[in-house]
Amino acid sequence: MADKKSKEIKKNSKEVILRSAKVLFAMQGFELTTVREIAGKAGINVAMVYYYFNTKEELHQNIIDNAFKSFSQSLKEGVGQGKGSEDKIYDVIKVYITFLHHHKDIHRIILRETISQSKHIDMIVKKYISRNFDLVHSIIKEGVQKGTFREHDSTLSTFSLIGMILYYFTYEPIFIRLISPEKRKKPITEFLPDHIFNLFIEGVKG
Amino acid sequence: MADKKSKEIKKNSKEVILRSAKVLFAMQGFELTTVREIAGKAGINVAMVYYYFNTKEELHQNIIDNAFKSFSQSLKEGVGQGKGSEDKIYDVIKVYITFLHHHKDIHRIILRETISQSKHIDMIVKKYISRNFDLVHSIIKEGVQKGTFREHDSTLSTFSLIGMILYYFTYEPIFIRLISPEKRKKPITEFLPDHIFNLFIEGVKG
DNA sequence: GCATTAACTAAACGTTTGTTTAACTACTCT
DNA sequence: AGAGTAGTTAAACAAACGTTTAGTTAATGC
Repeated sequence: MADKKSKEIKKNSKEVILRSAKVLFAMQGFELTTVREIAGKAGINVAMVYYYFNTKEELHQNIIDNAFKSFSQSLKEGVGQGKGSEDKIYDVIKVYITFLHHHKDIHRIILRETISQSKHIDMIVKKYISRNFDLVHSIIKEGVQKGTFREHDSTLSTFSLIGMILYYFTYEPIFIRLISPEKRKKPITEFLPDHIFNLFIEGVKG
Repeated sequence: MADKKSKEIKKNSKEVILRSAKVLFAMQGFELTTVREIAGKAGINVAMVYYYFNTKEELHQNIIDNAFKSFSQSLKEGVGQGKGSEDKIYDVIKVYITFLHHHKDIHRIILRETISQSKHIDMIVKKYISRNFDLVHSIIKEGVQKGTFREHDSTLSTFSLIGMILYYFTYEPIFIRLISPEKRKKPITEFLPDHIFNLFIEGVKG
């Protein structure tokens, strides 16, 4: 019985490190987060971090990779295939907002990476972001072809749509200080999707 | 004659420090930029930084303050008073984009500050951001009152408008990797204002 | 039950950081 | 001309950082 229990209780140090690091990187950024801090939060020795990851940067990169894999899957699963263009757009908005709301830490890590113009940003764009962008772009292009949306620069509007969504999470610290207290109590997932959907659809409708 | 020349040539160290620090903070962020680096770029001794500013953080805060003062002035000057609501919105978009295009470093510094949830962010919002937000908000509210814009949540749309603008600068490193090369050559100030204006106005039109 | 590997630890390493000190010019005012 | 102040410098400070080392404990396979 000791065998089984120890297997259950046994803490998977690598995963504990990843979880702790994710929170700390999101809160404080890469540079301001020390390896000792990560180890402390994970309840393990500093050297363990270097046992599983070669460098602090490799750990960071690992977290970003996991995040994008997770999101790309959500996006593919969340957008209905047989639907019309407007419904697909609504799905996209819903998936983005729902995911970001539950993974704020991930968004902040990637945002920091973007601003920092890190060496990895090229790889990240090619491997992940451009795929997600193309998926949304193709929905809008399809809508234009079918006449659901008017003729316009679909590349720019794709960027604007994603921009309208991400912006709320990017500037959330400022947003919660600007909107009224009663609305502040409602989770962002309740009022934001419809607002962005209406604004965007009216702007591109045929 | 030596007098006059020395007066002309005499480098104003404080301003050189501010200029050098602004560029470096924007490029690398607060933590990754060292005081020695700033001094090196400014061509002065490290101790000079501490002669003019008590700490590295005070220097940083000084740069942010100057930036917001400069932008708030541009916004007040750039928005025509006697115009209709749509024209005023266009002015707002134009001022934001023009300013951000010429002061990308400032935007990145403030963006970092926002993400970092720094202790100063409360002060910054109260002192600067909320004022600018209210200015844009009042234009939209006026438009709704006059019937130029439809009835809707004007707080949210104000945020969305500013969001659509800022997003292009926040995610510019990704944007330039996604859009077509021929469009990439044009400065953002040429195609972006009209695009955002059309998208937004169609979305809120009465 | 013993050897081999994996998981883990305390302590130390060299480097870099923000900041301070104390001394030195150069200019201004009297 | 000489005191006083503003501007500037090289050198040093302690603290904190990412990373490594050498050694210990726990689990596994034969």
